[in-house]
Amino acid sequence: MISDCRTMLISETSVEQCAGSIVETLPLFLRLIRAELRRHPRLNLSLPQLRALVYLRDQPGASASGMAEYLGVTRATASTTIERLVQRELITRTDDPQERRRVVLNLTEAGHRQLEQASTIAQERVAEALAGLSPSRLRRINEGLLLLQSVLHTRAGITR
Amino acid sequence: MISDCRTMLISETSVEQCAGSIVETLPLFLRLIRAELRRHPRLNLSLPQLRALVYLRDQPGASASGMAEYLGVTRATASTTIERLVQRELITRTDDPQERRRVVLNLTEAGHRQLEQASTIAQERVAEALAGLSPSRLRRINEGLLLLQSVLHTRAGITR
DNA sequence: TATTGTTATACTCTATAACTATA
DNA sequence: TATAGTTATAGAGTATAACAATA
Repeated sequence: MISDCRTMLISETSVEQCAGSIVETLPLFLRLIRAELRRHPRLNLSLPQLRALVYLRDQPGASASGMAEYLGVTRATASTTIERLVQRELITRTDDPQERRRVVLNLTEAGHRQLEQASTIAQERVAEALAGLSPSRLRRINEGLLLLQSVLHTRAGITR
Repeated sequence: MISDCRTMLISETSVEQCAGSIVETLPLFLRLIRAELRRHPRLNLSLPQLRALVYLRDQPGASASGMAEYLGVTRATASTTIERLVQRELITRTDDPQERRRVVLNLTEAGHRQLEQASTIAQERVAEALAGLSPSRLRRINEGLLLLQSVLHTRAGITR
């Protein structure tokens, strides 16, 4: 616990509370989404796989390095994730004639379809969990998450 | 995407935004915490392991079923997680004389120490990421997370 | 029969290390 | 040398299925 004098002085209590909230809240939601994706055997996408497809939808022609950075994993890990998606014919991986070290990644038709279905299902499950919350609460939840996201995108680069 | 007419009518846009925010934000933070825990080889606790220790600190003598429910995993998964922690002598698993099907889980001294060190390290890393945010932003982040947590605790039971 | 817990099996995620190929 | 990518290896997380022991 961070409990020295700084706690009082610069209201670090909130930081600590945030940290605790994050560690507690995140795994609960991951479970929710994982379970929902798993419940549909035809889709059968893990969360990292789903994110990979999202990335390629938004950044067609991206490289493996770009994928690694987006997913927040090493290039080796991204490479195996990519390989699995290629095997399942959800993405294509071709050589770049200009930069021969690089690969060019794209969604296949099947990839587009699976992405569409999976994200719909995941979002509907999340929406179900959030159903009944007042607009004010939804707004506050979203605001908090967006603030967190901005923090992470600017400072949480892979530290290795 | 959920983009039918309901979107406009009952402001489901926020729900959808929340869902997207969640899917995007969670992995970023998990990466942050995982990387930090991994950077200290002496600790070497995964996030589920850390949460398991937290649970036993707060609920000494808990059962394997209680652990599974807390972690949000099946009993089989909890059992393997428990086994690993027992092997590493961070927790003890003994029989309950009253209820002989049940096991009684507790932290060892080493478990207490590792928990203390790991949670300090994880929180400090998170605090570092959050450093510089205004008190207002911290408050809004925390508020959003607490709202999310309450949603999950009341409705996101294991669906199986 | 229902509950608690374990084990076997199979997959995925993830890292580090070692490697190849290209720039 | 530096960068892009792959492969081998190892360990953890996770589920389902099958099982044993107890209530």
